[in-house]
Amino acid sequence: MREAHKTEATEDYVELIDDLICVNGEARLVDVASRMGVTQPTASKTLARLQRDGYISSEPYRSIFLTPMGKSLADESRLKHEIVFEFLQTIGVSKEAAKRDSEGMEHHVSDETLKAFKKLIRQYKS
Amino acid sequence: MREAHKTEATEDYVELIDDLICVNGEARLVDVASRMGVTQPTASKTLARLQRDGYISSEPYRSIFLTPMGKSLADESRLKHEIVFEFLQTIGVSKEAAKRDSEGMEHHVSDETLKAFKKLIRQYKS
DNA sequence: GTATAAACTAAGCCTTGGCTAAATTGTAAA
DNA sequence: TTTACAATTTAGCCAAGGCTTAGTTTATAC
Repeated sequence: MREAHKTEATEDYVELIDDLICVNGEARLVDVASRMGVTQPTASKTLARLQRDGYISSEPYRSIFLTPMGKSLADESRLKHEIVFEFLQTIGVSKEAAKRDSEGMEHHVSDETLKAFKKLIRQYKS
Repeated sequence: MREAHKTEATEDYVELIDDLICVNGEARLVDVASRMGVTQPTASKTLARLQRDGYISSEPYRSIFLTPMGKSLADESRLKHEIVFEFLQTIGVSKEAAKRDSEGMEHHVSDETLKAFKKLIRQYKS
């Protein structure tokens, strides 16, 4: 797989787990699976890989926690995601399309592009 | 894999094959592999799938052709790619970063977002 | 306190997209 | 024309990410 692809799933998962913890107080497999649109066994296998790679920690049958590494990746990802989402709306894309597109695009925008996005958001605001 | 992902490799390959045919007069496995940054057996396997799915045609040991379906996918993809590439440069992203980012982003922009990009390009031009 | 339902894990299979090593075919030069 | 090299294919391996079916564990409700 090409570079960006390798981390895409990881970023999506840690971002989601972080979100679930914020909203629900904890992240359960069943919710991760349903929000990712995959079956529980599939989510379970991916989470095992994330744990193996040091992004999350959890005991069998218990809820999921982010490691410091996982948390910082989640924060980075969400920031990118939010900027792209806001940018698209700023240039006139509907909320729904902006939501869909930003989810895919966030993994491909470089810091340079992100900076250009932020600048334009600022310009439009003034 | 999530929706966009499934067609990403296909789009990249047909776009590249189309390009090779334009520039070199024909598309050979060896060039496809080197431009995609994978080994020849890997490219060969992917091309077999593309042929199975009706995007390309070729005889053993011969060069590769796009089917009408492959050609129209290539045209669509390149158009998207070019718009994203031009858009990023228009908002101040360097050519190099625009090239890298547009390659990943092209698979995730909806028609609505593409329209917004085109509009902004026009605005900046005037 | 036990039965039942929900959550999770285990096992096994599939496809895609990587790789290496080895065999085959095509082509060009001696 | 033969030989050697380049291009391609074949075979076999691996990891990720998807599925289903079946078995465990946990939690809930009675």
